[in-house]
Amino acid sequence: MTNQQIAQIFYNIAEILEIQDDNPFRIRAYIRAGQTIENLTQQISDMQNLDELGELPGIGNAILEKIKEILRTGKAEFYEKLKQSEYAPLVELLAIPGMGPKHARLVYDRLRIKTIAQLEKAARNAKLRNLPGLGPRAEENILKGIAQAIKHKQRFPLAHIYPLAQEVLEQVKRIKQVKQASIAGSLRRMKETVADIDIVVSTDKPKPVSAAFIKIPQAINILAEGDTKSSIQIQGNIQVDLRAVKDESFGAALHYLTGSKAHNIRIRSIAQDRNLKVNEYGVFKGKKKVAGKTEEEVYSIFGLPLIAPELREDNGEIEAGLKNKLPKLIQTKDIRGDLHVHSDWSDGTRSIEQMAKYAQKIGYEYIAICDHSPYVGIANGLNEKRLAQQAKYIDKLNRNFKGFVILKGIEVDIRSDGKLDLPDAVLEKLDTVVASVHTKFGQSEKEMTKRIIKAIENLNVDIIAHPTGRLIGKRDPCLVDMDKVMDAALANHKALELNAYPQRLDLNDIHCRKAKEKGVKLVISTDAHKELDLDFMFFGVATARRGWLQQEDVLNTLHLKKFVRYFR
DNA sequence: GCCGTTTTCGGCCCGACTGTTTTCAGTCG
Repeated sequence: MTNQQIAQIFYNIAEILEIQDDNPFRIRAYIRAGQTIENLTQQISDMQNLDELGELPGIGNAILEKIKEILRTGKAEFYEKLKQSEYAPLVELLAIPGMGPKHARLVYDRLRIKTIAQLEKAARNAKLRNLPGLGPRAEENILKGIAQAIKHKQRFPLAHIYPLAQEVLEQVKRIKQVKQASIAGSLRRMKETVADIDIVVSTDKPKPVSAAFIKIPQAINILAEGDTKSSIQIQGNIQVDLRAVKDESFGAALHYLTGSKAHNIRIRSIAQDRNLKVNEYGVFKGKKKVAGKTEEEVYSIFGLPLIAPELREDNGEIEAGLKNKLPKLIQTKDIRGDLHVHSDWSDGTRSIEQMAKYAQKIGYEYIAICDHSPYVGIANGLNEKRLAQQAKYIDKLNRNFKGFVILKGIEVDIRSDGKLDLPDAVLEKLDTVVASVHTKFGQSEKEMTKRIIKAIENLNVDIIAHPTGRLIGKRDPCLVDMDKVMDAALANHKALELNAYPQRLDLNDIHCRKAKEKGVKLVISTDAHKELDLDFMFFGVATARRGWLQQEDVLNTLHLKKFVRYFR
């Protein structure tokens, strides 16, 4: 049972309790416990002493007992009973935007509706408008919401949304009455997937800003329009929310809208302890505003330095901030090379020269060309002979570069038994050997862990690429004991890759943090198959920042000489 | 359900928009 699965049980409990109209604070307690569990760097199932969990925020006796029960029996009796309740099936309706627990209960109590299909039929037949609190518009919105729920179930990869958000932000900045504008929300926190785009602006005239916003060229649909808050949809049914405040409140609004929710709740309860109130307009002592113009100002009231958005998950950042022990996070400009770059020798679409030139242009000192090995036949993997030819070619190219080096590498396949796809005699001639799994993802945890560790123990291997093999929204991470893999990497002085490719981001933020705690070094690489893919580094670095990584935790921040020496 | 250097009971973050009413509940972030 993974942490994710345990957390999901608590989220499910919260949803059923919500429909049952239970105590909202009890509901929040379950959600909070779920979040805490999801963000743990250690698998609970591996823990020797489960009672330590009780020390964590939001995990008290009742939840601790349920965790123990889940680990012991695979389920929680309390949840199993809840699932039997009359109202449990109604959670399906909560997936519809605009449909909350109260209305779900209402349609069930009055019309016995418990599925989305039944709800849709009732809305089409105008059966909902006579219910108390609902009307014809509600029917319309429910139908729209159902269409949206079906179409837009998934969250979008960060790298997909980010450029769209920048375009919208540029448009918003052009609105005459806008003074300051910024992205907020999970996008600003650089979560690996985001559901929508949040923008906050400052202005003295919110009305015309709102009016101009809903008319920007990207808008294909207007979802809400108010004096200070408006929402539109852009291509791909992505929702963009705009919030307008006065300049003196910009910092408070930006902080509030950036979240996360858990982080905000913590800040606000700290405020309460000090007889202060925090909202999107500022920090208030009674009626007097004591901060709000900038985020720095808001944090400083609580004795905190500015906390980077990537850290704002109520995951220890507030405690670290109070002790002035926040990490100095890695930045994209710290990166000096990319160690996982493909070329047209295998399944890349550009020449080695094109990739190298672009890398030099964006300020790198080195790249490692790591094309596929023979086993990945579909990718035109390189055998020993072609690899030797490539090496000669790279030597020739290197004579034409100044202050930049193309390293000779390979992305060698780790076969299902842990053996590598090329002989040691071939690998030892290379500068950078990246090993990775591309087949038999369905192995048991024991097999997969053994397989990867065997590769780590090969003297010629430098880096394990995309260690879990997950593809966001497509393929789950393979079953692997990351603790053991990291311990092996540490013992053998090997690095693990944070693959920055948008669908991968593998290792993820939580793994990064665990690696840092253990002292395992990482590299951030893009797995680029064309020049512009090298720019995915930005998203890899963002994930590393979410994992609290600093420059010294990441090897490809080293200058070339030091980097080469490290692996020698 | 969690939590506590005021507390083991009684709190628990805060506000905008919508659609329905006619002062507000529900939903969302």
